[in-house]
Amino acid sequence: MPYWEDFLWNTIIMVNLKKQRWMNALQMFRNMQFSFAKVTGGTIVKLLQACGKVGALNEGKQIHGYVLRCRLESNLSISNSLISMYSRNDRIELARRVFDSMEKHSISSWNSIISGYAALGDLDDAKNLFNKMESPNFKPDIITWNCLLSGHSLYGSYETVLTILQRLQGAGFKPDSCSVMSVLRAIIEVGFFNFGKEIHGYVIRNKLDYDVYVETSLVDMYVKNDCLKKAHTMFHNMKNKNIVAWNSLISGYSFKGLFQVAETLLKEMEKEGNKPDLATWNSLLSGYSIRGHKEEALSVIHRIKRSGSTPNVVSWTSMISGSTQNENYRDALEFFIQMQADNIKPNSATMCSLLQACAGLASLKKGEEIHCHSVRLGFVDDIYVATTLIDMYSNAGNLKMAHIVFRKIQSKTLASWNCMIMGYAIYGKGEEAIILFAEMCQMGIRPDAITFTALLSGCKNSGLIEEGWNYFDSMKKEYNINPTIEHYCCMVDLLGRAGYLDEAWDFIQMMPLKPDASIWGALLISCRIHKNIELAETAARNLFELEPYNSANYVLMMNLYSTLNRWEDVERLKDLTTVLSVKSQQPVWSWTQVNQTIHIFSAEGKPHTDEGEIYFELYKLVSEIRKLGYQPDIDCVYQNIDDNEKEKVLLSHTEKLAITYGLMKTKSQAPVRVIKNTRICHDCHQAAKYISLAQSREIFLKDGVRFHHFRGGD
DNA sequence: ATAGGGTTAG
Repeated sequence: MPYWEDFLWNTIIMVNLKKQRWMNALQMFRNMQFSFAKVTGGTIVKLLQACGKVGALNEGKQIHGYVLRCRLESNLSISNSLISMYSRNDRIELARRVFDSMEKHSISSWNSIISGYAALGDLDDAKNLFNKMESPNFKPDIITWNCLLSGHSLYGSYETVLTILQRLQGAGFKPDSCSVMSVLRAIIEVGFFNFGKEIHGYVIRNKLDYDVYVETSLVDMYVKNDCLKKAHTMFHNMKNKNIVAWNSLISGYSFKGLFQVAETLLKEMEKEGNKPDLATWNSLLSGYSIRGHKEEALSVIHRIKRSGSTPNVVSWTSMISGSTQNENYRDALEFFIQMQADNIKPNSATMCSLLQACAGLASLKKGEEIHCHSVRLGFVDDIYVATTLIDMYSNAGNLKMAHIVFRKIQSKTLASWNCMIMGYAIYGKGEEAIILFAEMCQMGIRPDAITFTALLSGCKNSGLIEEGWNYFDSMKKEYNINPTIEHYCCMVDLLGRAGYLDEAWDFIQMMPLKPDASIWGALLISCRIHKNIELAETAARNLFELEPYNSANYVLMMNLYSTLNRWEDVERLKDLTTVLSVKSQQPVWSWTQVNQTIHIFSAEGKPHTDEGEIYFELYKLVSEIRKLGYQPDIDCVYQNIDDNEKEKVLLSHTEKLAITYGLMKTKSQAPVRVIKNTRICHDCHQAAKYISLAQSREIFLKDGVRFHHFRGGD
């Protein structure tokens, strides 16, 4: 093999690498082996770097094989590159094997393996190796310290980052630009932006290496701190603007909904010869998506394709999560289909957004589907996915499954405990919520404000007054958490529903926050239940003032008047709503899924095609359950009609129709699942109890607030 | 000659 041919191969590979055509370069390496040319050490190192960068593990392994065949492992640079290649491909155990098999180590070897552990979040192993390397031969240098810093800025706490920074200085090193970057990252993560500004000053005062990375990170810090002006001036003064800085600024404007500026910046950067990359497009797209501009977001997808690139996981997850957050759950599922059609593999973030969409739809079947998907793709061990699964199952009607997922989590986070407690709460299982709370405290996990919202909701839905009261007191006393309006609302609801209306009133008078609509709403609902007209009128007066266009308040009040047969007051309120032209109440609907179809029963919309048959079946059911003791509760009808008519109206409640249809269409013993968008009335609640007994079928009914589980008349 | 630490998008 003539020397010039070896040289040619090496040169071609190097040129490809330099032009960032990683895959081309790796292909060249393969071709070259067939012609038995020799690669130089430098080329191998560069190739291995490329494998680390693009995640080409298999190519990296091939190069490793080549290294072993040619006995190049004694070359320290090559072995060190192998360590780095494996750890960048998340295969730290292989990196460790290379490290352990080396006869000699250099300081770079130590730094490579420590960096590997730190970058994967294995901070203990990184620290152990750090201690091990300290010997007469080796002393940690600034790079070793920065490896620890970087690891802790990603996976550790803000405090540990600062401690390491101090120890680094104690060991006689001066923080360089990489150290500053890690500290900045920790600051952005925690949101201590004031300290970020101090660091900015520190960098300038100490004339630290003020390179393009530090500059970009500072721009990004100001963007994330909502100081777009400051970020823009800094960006403007950058000598060498890089694409990352452009992207950061564009993401800032897009996120704030200032799309004009974002688009102008995009044009400017193109004019200055920077081709937008995927991060640029995704920065723009996420803003559109999260603010509900579906069409614009979709058009960015097309612009990406037109620019010759392919929308990636982040692009699609943006689309999905934006839809979910705007409560367009169907869109979210639709985008997932499009994403799969484009052959883009979802990751755990995608799964979380999808599961949230299923929770929003309360669609158990879809949720189970996404769960299976996550299992197949190996995402169920991800703590975020697992926590979202708990949330999905408790919102879609399978508390048992939520509990199974919860128990399987190895290292539970505060969020997972909170979700599970909330799960019990929405099922009205207050005792279980309390037991779980106690277990959580025993594990040494400190509850936060959200924990107490969940716990108090549990007490509220189960009527556990004394317990709720005690927990409310302990919030401030034992845990030093200031109750928010949500906690006060739970208490008003708890007291009011139990009939302690005067106590609820006193409670409202004593609370240090200004009562908002939710507080008065809770009181009004309690007043309706217990038919207390005086307090109801006070609550309503406040509500009409706070939200004059919320029809639900007027309806509640009219219901109360009608229960007391005060029809002239009902008319008066009706006139008031006409004068104010309050939009009528949201349509009431229930739905149930039979096979792959969702059947919607709406109070106003068009009737179901099988309506006659359903009513026939329902009449049969009602006469059956009457024998078991069911009594229609005509107090649930707020029309000025006679009692026989009222009983007829009760039969037309959408949840009864949905339950009946579910029973008719499913023969098996599977539970019937019905979702209703508003609260279930007392009569339907009673009827469902008896139906579950008469038909020996479980019935799950989710209403606007919580879950009801009927089994054997319970 | 050729190693090790860093910036943006969900």
